[in-house]
Amino acid sequence: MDTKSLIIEIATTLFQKKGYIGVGLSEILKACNISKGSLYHHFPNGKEELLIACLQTLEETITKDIDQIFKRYQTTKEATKGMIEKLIVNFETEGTITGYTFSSIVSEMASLSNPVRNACAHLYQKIQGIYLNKLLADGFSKETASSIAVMMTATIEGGMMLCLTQKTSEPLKIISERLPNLIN
Amino acid sequence: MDTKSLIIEIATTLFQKKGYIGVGLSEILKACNISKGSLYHHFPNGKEELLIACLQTLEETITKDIDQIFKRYQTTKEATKGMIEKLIVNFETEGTITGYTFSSIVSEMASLSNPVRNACAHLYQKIQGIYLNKLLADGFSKETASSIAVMMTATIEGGMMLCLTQKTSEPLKIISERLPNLIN
DNA sequence: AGTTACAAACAGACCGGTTGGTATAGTGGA
DNA sequence: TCCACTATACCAACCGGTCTGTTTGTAACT
Repeated sequence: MDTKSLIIEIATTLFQKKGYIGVGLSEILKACNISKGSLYHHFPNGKEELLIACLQTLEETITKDIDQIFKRYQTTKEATKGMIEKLIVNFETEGTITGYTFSSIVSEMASLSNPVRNACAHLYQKIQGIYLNKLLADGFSKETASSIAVMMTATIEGGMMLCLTQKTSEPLKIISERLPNLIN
Repeated sequence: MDTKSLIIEIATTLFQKKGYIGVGLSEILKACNISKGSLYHHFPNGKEELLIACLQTLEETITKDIDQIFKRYQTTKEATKGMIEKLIVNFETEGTITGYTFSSIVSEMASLSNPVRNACAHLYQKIQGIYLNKLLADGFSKETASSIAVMMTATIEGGMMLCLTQKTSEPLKIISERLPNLIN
């Protein structure tokens, strides 16, 4: 794998785990086993450029992943259940939810950097878009589907935060069970 | 107001806005117009001790606030609507949601400091408890009420993150409208 | 093939500034 | 006088970023 992709991949999981400010360049360099010169060769504008690159890659990964899951199920209800199931497994095996959440980045950077905030907003929008399309296919009206999609995004994101805080997958399990009530 | 309370008050809003790592001691000192010696007199164990004190104070403030709102309304549905309404006003006037959210702290510290994580978990628990009691008063079964309370906490917390990301109060408005569907 | 030229890629010393934290001295009121 | 409180000087460690190299791959010319 080329160095640039390696940096993005490793930095992404680090950012997701510890947030943007929480990860130092030195930590990234050590994890990648590269030098500072190398990093600044690939990302001349430094840390923030790297973060945005990470968010863009993350967007592709996440949307592709969710898309795949959603294609496997007939209805939004089933698909959502399947997706959350995967989140839970991910959380229980790895202890953190590295796959889908980037809440730490959002909450610390939203008010500090507009480019980063926009990248995050775009990512949420993409995810919501997948929900929306499936809901429309389910037969919901445009407006209802749009509202439900927002609810789903918020609930799942919040649920992951609760899991991280309580160190249990219980919240996500409850959400998985009760989310179908929402899709009506 | 005594210095200690002043420090807690100012540091709390700073932490909420920028997260724990995002706020330096120097920034707190300048905002409070105090010296480092003063801070370390009141919080000998430094920054983390201050954060936990902030979280505890925040817990009192938030729970008292929500409690009051919930007492003004008959049902959980109405109370929730009222509460979110207040969040929206807060967001639209101040640009940030300083009152009720501490997501930045959760997401960056959950994996780094257990004491902080526990303090956050306790806070969520308290909020959920208020929802739970109201739901029980509404006549829900213990189990159903408990599940709905989790959902509410997750959805509202996630909704605030969406608002911060998109710089709109739209997500919370949608949630306010659709949350009643959840309480059933 | 052998040599030269050049740029991409990488390495690491170094920079000013800031971090959280400590130690000591000073101050003002009981 | 005493002591809670505050001010300030100082510290090592670390921050992100810049800098000057050195290595490496490869294309061009003889």
